[in-house]
Amino acid sequence: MAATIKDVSKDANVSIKTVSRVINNEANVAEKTKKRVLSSINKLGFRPNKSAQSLRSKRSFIIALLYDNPNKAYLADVQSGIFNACKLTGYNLVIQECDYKSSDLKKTIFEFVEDLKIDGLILTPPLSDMDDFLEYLDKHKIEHAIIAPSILKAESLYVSSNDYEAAYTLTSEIIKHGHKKIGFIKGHPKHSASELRFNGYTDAMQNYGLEKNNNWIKQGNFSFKSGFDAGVEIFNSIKIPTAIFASNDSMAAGIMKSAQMNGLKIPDDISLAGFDDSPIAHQIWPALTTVKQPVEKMANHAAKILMAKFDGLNEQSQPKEFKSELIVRESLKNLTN
Amino acid sequence: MAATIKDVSKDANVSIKTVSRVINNEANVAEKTKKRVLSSINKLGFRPNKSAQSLRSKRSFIIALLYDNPNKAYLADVQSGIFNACKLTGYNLVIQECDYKSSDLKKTIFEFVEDLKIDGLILTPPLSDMDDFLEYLDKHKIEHAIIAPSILKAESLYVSSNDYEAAYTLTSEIIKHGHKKIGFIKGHPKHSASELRFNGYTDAMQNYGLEKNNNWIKQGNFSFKSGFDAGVEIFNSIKIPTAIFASNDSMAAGIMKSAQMNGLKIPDDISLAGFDDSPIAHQIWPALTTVKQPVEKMANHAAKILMAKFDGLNEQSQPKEFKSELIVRESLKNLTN
DNA sequence: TACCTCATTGATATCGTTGTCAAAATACAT
DNA sequence: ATGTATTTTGACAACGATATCAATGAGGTA
Repeated sequence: MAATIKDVSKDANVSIKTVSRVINNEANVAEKTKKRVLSSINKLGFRPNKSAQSLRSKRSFIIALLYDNPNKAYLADVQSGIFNACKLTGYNLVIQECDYKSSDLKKTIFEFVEDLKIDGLILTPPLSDMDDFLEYLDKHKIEHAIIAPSILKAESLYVSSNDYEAAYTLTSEIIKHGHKKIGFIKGHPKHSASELRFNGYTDAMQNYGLEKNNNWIKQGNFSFKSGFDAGVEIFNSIKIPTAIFASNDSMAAGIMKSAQMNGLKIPDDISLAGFDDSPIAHQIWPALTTVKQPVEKMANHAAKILMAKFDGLNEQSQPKEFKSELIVRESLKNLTN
Repeated sequence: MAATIKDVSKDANVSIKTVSRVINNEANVAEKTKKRVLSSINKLGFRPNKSAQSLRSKRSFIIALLYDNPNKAYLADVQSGIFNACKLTGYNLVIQECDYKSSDLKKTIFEFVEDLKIDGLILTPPLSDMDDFLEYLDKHKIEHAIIAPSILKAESLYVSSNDYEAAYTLTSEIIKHGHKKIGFIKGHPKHSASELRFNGYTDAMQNYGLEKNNNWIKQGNFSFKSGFDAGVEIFNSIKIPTAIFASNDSMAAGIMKSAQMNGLKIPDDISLAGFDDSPIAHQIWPALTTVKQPVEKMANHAAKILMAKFDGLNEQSQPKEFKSELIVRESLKNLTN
């Protein structure tokens, strides 16, 4: 049988409470006693029973990742970042697929958290921007860290990326390559990043004195198909742009496919840019000019500040903005030479 | 405060043990009593405290997904399939990234299972084929279901796909399109599917009386890059095949890219086929001929038979082979007309 | 020395279930 | 009506930790 706290207390010749103190790193344990207890713990291979801890202390050392039907690569990256943070601290990670449109989302999550005594949640878009849901979590004192929220509240834990700036930079880069007629494919309307990226594009166009053409601006939803469809629409019209900036790589790949099916050469007939640097960006030919988001790092940080909060390390619980990196690849043609 | 079993027992005027019996659907509770208890449970909104249940009964209603650095889309599909099975039964899903090469994999997993009182594990390749690890799990009575193992042991829980047949069929299809010079890119050597797919290819070639050319058979590891590299090697040689069958889509995409960079047109200059029908298969142009595996369904079934086993429903714990579906797309040219 | 303070330690209750086992109620046979 | 088998029920211990609060010990002060 596995050793219990009782066994340790006998072996170290102290009370179980003292052992408990040592396990939990509480103050006011004599150094000598602590050493003795630790050596007993080691000797007996004692590991605290999490169920008992959880029952008594109402916490579980489990955090949960909530997501709603994200891009698969994005999910894998987020998950990996969180998992690695958990590994360091001894927390465990449970996952929960949600439907952000579901009417009993709140109830489902509440019971999930209550039942498992989940210590905290990590939210990904579009859940990151559901105000009433966030309010609900606050009200019920359910700890959470938010990945990429649109509104950065000082009192909440979040990590964000510089979507606006990055979109501005990428658009500028396209313009500097000599393009004037630049289309844009918007992302999922419920994701805050969509608006930020569009604003970055809009402002860059304006600052360089370029006109937006609404025939070249389409609503997408981050899916490959929505990009493909937008591409079909654009390429079927009489005048086409010289470049299209899609709010993510999947949609850019969709446009690329529709272009190629239309007999258009990339980048000779049309330049393309995406966003995210997902695997597909370099797995197609020509490879996509895009912006790389440190998704895994962001998720890792989100998990870290969340767990730091539980453990009272408030100094480390700093929200943080992560910088993106512009990656110029073959899909963008230089028209200036 | 949330209601406890004690509150329910008072309300229904029975002992707590009787309430416990009702919760756990035990036999020998009078129908009338059961009804009364259930109505009290309902009335008070009682949900059993999982920590207490777990402490006393040494189970957690949690299952875990173990994986080692899989393809991101594959991971997302597997996870989704398992999650949906969990949702039906009220189990929760925790994830655990592993390093199959790590020397303390066994210890890590053992402690993980012990600590969380994990009810069972779901293993994905390449963990599905690590014999000594599987033996270890058996020895320590850690329940597990295996996705796509190479050796199908009657006494273990698994789901498999017909990789051999599917590869045979796909190869035959390529041959029927008039191809005689067909290359092959092998998958990760530790994944059982790799061998099965290669065997399917080999046997089809043989049965149609075609010679394999070892210059056109390369070792890959399922990654895009390994496919790309294999493509570079093949296309740099003097004689190239008319078709290449890669053991998965990522590698096929890699070959496609290397072909296109070499100025080769697909499928006019070279036909390609992949395996898995991952998103990239239809997101590139021309779209890949491939084989669709019902990954999500397989994972779903794996989770179901695992949970059925805990609950003593052995009849339902049937291993199952899932059939793949051949998907012919533009990347395969017909040479016969 | 006597007294006080503060750090250290321990005895015991407690968290909310399930397990054990015996008692009570019911059904059945004679 | 009586005895026996079977179903139904409940009292209480147990799981293994943390929480409370009082007891003990060490160190300092008058």
